[in-house]
Order: sequence, then structure tokens, then C-alpha cells
Amino acid sequence: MAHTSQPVVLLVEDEPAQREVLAYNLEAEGFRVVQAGNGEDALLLVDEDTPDIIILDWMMPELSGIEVCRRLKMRPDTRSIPIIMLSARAEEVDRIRGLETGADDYVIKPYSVLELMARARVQLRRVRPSTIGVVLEWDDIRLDPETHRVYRGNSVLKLGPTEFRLLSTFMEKPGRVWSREQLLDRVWGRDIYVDSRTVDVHIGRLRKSLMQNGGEDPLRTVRGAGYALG
Amino acid sequence: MAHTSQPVVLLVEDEPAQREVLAYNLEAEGFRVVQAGNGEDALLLVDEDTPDIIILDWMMPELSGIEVCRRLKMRPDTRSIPIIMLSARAEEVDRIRGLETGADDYVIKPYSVLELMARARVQLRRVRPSTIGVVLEWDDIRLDPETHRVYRGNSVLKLGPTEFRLLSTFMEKPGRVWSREQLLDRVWGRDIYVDSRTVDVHIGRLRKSLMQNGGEDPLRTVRGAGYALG
DNA sequence: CGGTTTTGTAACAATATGATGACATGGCCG
DNA sequence: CGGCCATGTCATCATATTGTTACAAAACCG
Repeated sequence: MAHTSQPVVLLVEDEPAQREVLAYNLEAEGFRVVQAGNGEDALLLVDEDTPDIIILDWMMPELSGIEVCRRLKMRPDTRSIPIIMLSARAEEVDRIRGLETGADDYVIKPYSVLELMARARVQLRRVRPSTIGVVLEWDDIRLDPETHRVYRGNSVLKLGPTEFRLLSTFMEKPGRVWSREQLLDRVWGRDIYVDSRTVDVHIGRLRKSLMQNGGEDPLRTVRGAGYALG
Repeated sequence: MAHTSQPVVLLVEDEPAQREVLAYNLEAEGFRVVQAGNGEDALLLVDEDTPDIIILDWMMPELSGIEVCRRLKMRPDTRSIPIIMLSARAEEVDRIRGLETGADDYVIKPYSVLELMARARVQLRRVRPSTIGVVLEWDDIRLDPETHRVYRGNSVLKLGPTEFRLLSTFMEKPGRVWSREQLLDRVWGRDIYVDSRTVDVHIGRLRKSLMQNGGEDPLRTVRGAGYALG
């Protein structure tokens, strides 16, 4: 029943018990949870399967959370992943240091699980608005994730399920170029094997659907790279 | 020390004394501060002079902060302005309600001024170009890796895939001289065999693309060594 | 100023890439 | 069961991109 593909959270916490509790709750929130018990693993997992958001414990043996945060925020390709830092350090200096390092939020242990979930949703809302039902708009195209309806101008468009998910992805980040592989991950699912040329065909179908009542083609083919909206 | 333009914060708080303190500190942080003493004024001021971020007191006579927040988050044109909610209500339900309403952060009174400033900077960091995407710039050339677009002045350039990768390489380290072999490695790939003279041809093509709308040739040939940008 | 080396570039053939129509499959619903 | 829709794959077509070569131009050197 996921509108598009399930949002992914990377949970980094060295204490297994705490990790369990959080993982359970995050799953209940609708996240797919990827877990790491230390900083090194976290960095590896980010490359392997880019998460939508990261929840990061400050205190960890070896690579501290703050160091992981610093590194991720230095890399252009991971910089924009929201990081929520968890910490038992309640001192003002620490909180400020965490935020200065690039963390997008800072939550003090012991935290309220409900509040943490709410803060996770806030970050998710930023990165993937459609997962929480925000209507996406671009130019004269409107996509309502709740009702699964797409409008262009003032007429309703008819799209198939795959085309809908494709368009959702594009509208999450207008202008961004998605490779066929990224689209397969996002639109089809991680462990589905389909030929990457299939993407072409669906792009074609999406184009036809978007132009069924006239109007310009809003999709851009980027030779050698993929496709983008606008 | 202002960046491109001074960031603007809209400060909404009905208690003049508190507002003063915050305004003072925000100005010290480098913000231009626009003040409102109630919700109605806040909504008017947003239209008049769109702020980069909003700091919003929950408890206000007439229009409450949460209502202002709700309204701003419903309008597509103001939805993306980050809102930091200030509140004396420490109850979990309230905090969650604030976040659910669309606030991007929720700070409990009495707050640490320094922490609030840090949180304001976090929100600002998001809105400012630096976070929106890493754009490489040199002179009047702009290259956006995310959208795969290249601009010169204010017109869009059309480049082929190889030319794009070439230019990306140059723009990552403007001024650096790259040998043909290094370029082959970097742009074509480590284990591809192509004549090194092919680089010349592509440099030529890149030059033509870069000058398609007039302008100087930004590439420099270094005899016996290779090529460089600028 | 030759002679030599290095670079620029037009032309062309080979290739890679994307668009599209057709088709077979499989699920779903009446 | 039969029709309908969505989907994935394939074959084919059109075109953009690419590598190479050959020759012209420029730079360098004594």
C-alpha cells in the first residue's frame, strides 16, 4: 500500500537493545529500516543503499556519530540526507556542536519515542513529500499522492500504476536526473530484476499520458545519463 | 560578511521583551529581522517580503502560532519556508502536534538562546543555495551535476555526454592542468583504449559548445602537458 | 628563417543510444 | 471463462555521439 517505494531510514546505534526499540517503532511508522552497529558500517551502508534519512547515535566506539555526520556532510552526494543526532550529552555546547557539524536535528536521550518519530517524519517530509500525502506540483502538473490522481492544467490524467510511481519520483525532485538503475530501484523495487531498457518504454508511456490532452513534453532525456522532469 | 544577500528571518512573538532579546541575537547572527507581534501581521509580512525562515511563537492572542503555521504550510508558495516553533508547552502531545502541523523544528521555552541560534542556522543552511545542490561555478560558467545542466551567463548550453564529463572534470579543479592520459582515465574510464589524440578532438568540441553563444574560450592549451580550465 | 613538433579541426564511417510499435504473458474482475 | 488492462521484452528505426584520420595551422627551437 506504499504510494511509491517505502522510505528507508538508516539507524546507527551501537546498543542493540535501543536499536531494537527504535527499529520496531520506525517500521511501524512505515520505514524500511537498515541497521548499523558502528560508524564504519554506517558509512558503507550509505553507499550501498542510499537511505532517505539517518538516525545517528553520538556515542559509539571507534568512529563517533559526530565524525560520521561530519564525513557525510562533506560529501556532495550524501550531504543532503537529513541526519537526526541522538545523544545523552545534554550540555548546550554539545547540542550546538552537533548542529554545527551538519546535523539537521538533535535529540537528547532519554528521548520520547513518539517525539523522535515525529521528528523523523519532519525530515522525511522534506526529502520525500509524497510519502506523507503532500500534493506535488510542478508547472501545470499536480500529483495527489492521497487520491492517486494526476492533473494537468484542469483536466485529470489517466496513468497506469507504474507511470504514477515514475512521475512521483520525478516530482519529488524536479530537474534531477535519475539513471535507469535509480529508477528501477525506486519505482520497481530493490530486488526486482527487469531489463533497464524497460524504463525507456515506461518513460514513453508516461510521456504519452502526460500529453494526452496536448501540452509540451515535460520530461527531458539526458543522453547517457537518464531522465529528468523539466 | 554578508553572503549573496543578507538572510531574512521573520520573528513572530507577541511579548515585546522576548522579541527584543531574540531580535538582538538574530541580528548578531547576521540576519535581517522582520518583526510581527501577532499572527495576522505575520501572514501579511510573509507576502510582502518573503523571509528565509520564520520563528513563530505558539501562544499568541487571536491567531495562534500553530494556526499561522498551518496556513503557511498549506500554501504552495510558502510551504517550503522553514518554521521554528517556540512554545512553553512542554507536553509531548503539544510538541508532536507542532511538528505534525508542519513546523520544521520545535523549541521549548525557556530555551537556550545559543541553541535556538544554532537551530536557526540549521534551517537557513537548508534554504540557501549551498544545500539545494552542489553547483560548480567558474567565471560565468555554471555546471549542475544533479540536473546535468550547464549554463553560460544566462543561457543553457547543449553538450554531449563526453563533453559534459570533460567539463565536470575541469570544473572540479579550475586551473589544474590535466594530461591527455589523465583525462582519458577520468573521462573515458580506466580500461578503455582510445587514442590520446581523441582528447584533442573532444576538447575542440567542448570549446565549440562553450562558445556557442559567444564568449571567450575558457580552456587553455598547455603545450606538451595537456589542458586546463582558466 | 627553415625544420620539427604539437595542436586544431573538418569529414566520415562506425557505434551507441533512445524512441516506438508490436506482441506475449499474466493478473484481475465481472 | 473471457475480456481487459498493465507489464516486460524484443525488433526496428532514427539519430546523436564518437573515434579516427588526414591535413592545416600554430608553436617552438636552434
